[in-house]
Amino acid sequence: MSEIRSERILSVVRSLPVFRGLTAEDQRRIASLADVRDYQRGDVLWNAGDPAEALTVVIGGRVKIVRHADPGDVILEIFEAGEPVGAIAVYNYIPYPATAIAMEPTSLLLLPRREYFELLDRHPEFARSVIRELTKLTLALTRKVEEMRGQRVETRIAQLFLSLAERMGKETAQGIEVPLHLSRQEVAEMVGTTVESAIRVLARWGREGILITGEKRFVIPSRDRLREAAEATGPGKPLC
Amino acid sequence: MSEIRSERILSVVRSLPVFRGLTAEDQRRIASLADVRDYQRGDVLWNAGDPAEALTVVIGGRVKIVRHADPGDVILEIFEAGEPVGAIAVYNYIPYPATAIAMEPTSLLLLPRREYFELLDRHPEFARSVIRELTKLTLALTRKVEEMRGQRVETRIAQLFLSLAERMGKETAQGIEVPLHLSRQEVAEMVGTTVESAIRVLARWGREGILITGEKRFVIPSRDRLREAAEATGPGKPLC
DNA sequence: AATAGGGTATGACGGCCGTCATATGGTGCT
DNA sequence: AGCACCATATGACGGCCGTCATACCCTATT
Repeated sequence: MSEIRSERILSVVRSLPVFRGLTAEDQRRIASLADVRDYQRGDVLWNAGDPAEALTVVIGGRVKIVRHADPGDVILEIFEAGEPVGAIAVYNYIPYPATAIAMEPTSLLLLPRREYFELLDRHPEFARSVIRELTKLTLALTRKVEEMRGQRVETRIAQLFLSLAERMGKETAQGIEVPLHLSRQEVAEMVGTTVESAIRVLARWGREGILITGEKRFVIPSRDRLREAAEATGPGKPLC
Repeated sequence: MSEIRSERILSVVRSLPVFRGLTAEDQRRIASLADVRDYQRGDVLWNAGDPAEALTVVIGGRVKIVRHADPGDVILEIFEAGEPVGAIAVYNYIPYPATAIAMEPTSLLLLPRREYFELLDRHPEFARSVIRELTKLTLALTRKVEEMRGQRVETRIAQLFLSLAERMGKETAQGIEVPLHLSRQEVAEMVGTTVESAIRVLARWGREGILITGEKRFVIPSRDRLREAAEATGPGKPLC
């Protein structure tokens, strides 16, 4: 391994919040055992059912977790820089329960299973960070289950973009920008509907200026108008 | 505290898998700090938003985790004997994200937050058990998201009972018995639909002998026939 | 006994949305 | 250029299911 490469890995390890709280020596050791890999949009990091041999931490880019279901796929979660992916599978030594795919040019740090376990045993703070990440995932899934329930497609898509705005939105002159390249297909998979339905909603919103689709990004001119769209002819009310 | 009571607590602590691997001394210490409480069906253990002050472990009975959503409630999970409930909230010191309700006469062991943390720090194996439980929860939620997606109500209910059968089913002469008292309302909340729809499906299944509702239990005469019901006029196919 | 309340059951109506068909524009390959 | 392929877009059709109304049974309360 080249000197430059191992320097890069060490600086990456030091910069990741998950590895904070470890001794400098441990960080060096991790760096010497870990690997860094780069992927392009669409690259498959692993398939559902593959054995989980290493802990994966996102350094840059974004990764989507997908489950292939009977009536179309479902996107369970999107992971960003700093977040460990698939920690569950590695920990329990079970095959990955879902497929992971890069959504953009993405870099990953891979830490072999064995080392990962040693860290867990020796550093309670490390175990805590891992648990904390699992927690975030669990809460996100909880919200997802709740949102999927009964709501109309338009409402679900509105909630999706409202939470994306909260998570990765940037204020700009035109409104809130969500710097994420999502195809209509992917939007559909995130809210559990079909491409056509997603297209219909997004096309109309584009015409009405509620949510504008741009090059690898979305723009929300007004949070409130999007929220209104979510509630229009809400469920539970007469509907007729 | 009476001698008998503390004896009971100690034996409970010793019997719980989560506390295996701890020293006898630690077990005694836990027992001296922990509390045991009993509840009846319908009792609210806590409401969403309540502060999480203690780790809760189910000793006997069953607990359902419910989120109150706009269009009706959603049952996220059912916890049984031996399983820690709400570990996430306690760990992160956040308010409970959902309400917990006893489904039957239920006993709980309550371990104060402070002691819980100490155990996590001192015993890596204990941290492991906790992570393992979180894992199970996450996988269950993952499946739930997938199942909620697009499927017809009949399919979702079939999947619900198939997984209940796998989790707590007992083989009997009449078929597989699921010893769980679920009202139609609760079935509806578990699959994300309305009472009426749940009633329609279950009433028909009762007539057709696919799934019989009894006193505080359900009986599945044939797994295969239930599976067939799940796929009847499946989605993705013509439908017309 | 009478009333109230909860769980179960059934029918009617209508809208959301999944399915299918078709069209257009952009991109890469031969 | 011609072709295939993908993403986006729009219209038509029809069924599932949510909503509302009603009824019945059982239990608890007055």
